Amino acid sequence: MNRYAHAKRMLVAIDCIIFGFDGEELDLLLIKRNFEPEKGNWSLMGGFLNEDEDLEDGAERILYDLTGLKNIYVEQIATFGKVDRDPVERTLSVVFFALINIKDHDQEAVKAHNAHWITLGKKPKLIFDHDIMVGRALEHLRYNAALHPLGFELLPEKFTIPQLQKLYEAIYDMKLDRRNFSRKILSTKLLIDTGEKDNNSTTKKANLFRLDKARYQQKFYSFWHFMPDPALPESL
Amino acid sequence: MNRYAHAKRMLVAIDCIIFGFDGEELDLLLIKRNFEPEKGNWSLMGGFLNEDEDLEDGAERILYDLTGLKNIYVEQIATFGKVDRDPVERTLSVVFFALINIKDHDQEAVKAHNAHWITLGKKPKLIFDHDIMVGRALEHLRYNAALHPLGFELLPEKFTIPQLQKLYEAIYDMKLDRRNFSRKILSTKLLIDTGEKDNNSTTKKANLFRLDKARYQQKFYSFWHFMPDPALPESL
DNA sequence: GCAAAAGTGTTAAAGCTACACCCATGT
DNA sequence: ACATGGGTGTAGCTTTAACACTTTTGC
Repeated sequence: MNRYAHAKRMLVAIDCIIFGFDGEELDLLLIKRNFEPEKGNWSLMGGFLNEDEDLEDGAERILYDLTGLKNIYVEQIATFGKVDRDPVERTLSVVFFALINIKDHDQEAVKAHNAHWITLGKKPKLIFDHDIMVGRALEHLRYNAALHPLGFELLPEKFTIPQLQKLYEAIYDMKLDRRNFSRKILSTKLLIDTGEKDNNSTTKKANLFRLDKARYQQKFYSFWHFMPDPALPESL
Repeated sequence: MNRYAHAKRMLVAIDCIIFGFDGEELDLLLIKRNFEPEKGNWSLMGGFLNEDEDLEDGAERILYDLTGLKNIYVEQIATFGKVDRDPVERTLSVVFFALINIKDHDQEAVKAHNAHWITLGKKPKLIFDHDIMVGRALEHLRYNAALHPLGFELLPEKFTIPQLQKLYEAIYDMKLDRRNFSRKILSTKLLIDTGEKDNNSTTKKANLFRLDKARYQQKFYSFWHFMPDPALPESL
């Protein structure tokens, strides 16, 4: 008996959760759909996997299409496979998660796809199971940014420590102590002082740092334990 | 234009990495294939996703088929999607990872599938990209067992602290200090002393503990930082 | 000179590591 | 009684959290 013969072929979609950071809050790049199904509603950027295309290549194609960017941070999060998740036809969706510096993207491409940066707090309801996907991606970001130096992917080449702190505060939706944060970050030796100052500031100008890329590679899996444990009720 | 019409439908497989613990080392449940393709070679347990079946249900079906077990710990790890990963026909594989107590499985079912428990250290070469999948699963286990109380899934209902320690030593392939381990584990308050003793021991009989299930649920995401940071060369 | 933001220092508590010592069991 | 493995205690070190003070800049 040939096991392949009787198995069902099905559609495979790729959906991308694209995070950016505007300096204050986390943003998502979302599409206002001008095509069916669910025309007029909000969704993630996505597309179907091509016949002759590796999965990761498909994700990169879709991200490039929308943002004009290559070599950005992309990670596969999970595959969603409920039978009826797409009302048109059974479709699996492999979900990828991308971190980009919000200043870098191609404005024309974004406009052409009718895409918009939307603050996480103001996210509209999305189609299908896309809301659940975003939830999972945020979980993933929180989980991983505490263990690996992921945050840098969301910042420009040169950044200040207070900027980095704001990013972490946005990711975890909590306030952090400025002094301890700075000490902790510097103790990783992942940052190199460029000697330059941040001229955007109106008060004391902060030092601009850049990432030590070699050390970043080396330390990716031994980042520090960043967040305090979430406070849980001590029932018993 | 209908985007669905021109997209390619493809096969979707599910492959399961099944970990067990024999008291000394980590084991994998592997299949010696008595069917084509790659008949006679070793592979993971797997199958095709059915038309009317959710992804997770498919994984549970396959695991139940082989082990006779339900309600075991299952997690989706990743989807593998290289164009030529299956030489017969393009097939995506969604990989799941399961932890079971090695004593529990249905011997008959295992035999019927020509499956065998094999110590991780003696793993034969597997077909297709299954070796890479196992590598990823081990990574996942190491990563997550340090952050969540996963280890308990691999042990029987009642277990001793030295048993648990041996399990962690097997997962991380390192020796741990008996005294510090015990203190650390007990400080989580996740274990309840049953008052019973382990009669298998030939010397001093260790206390048997069981998991505090309620507290386990509660603390799943705030497990302690288990492993010391991997020692890295301090270049610079 | 004042307000606002950034950089540096200190100290007490908590957690971790590396040990030593005692107890229970089978031979 | 002794060898083996299990349970508990402690001292010193490191890390962390919480806090105060000083510096730079624009107005």
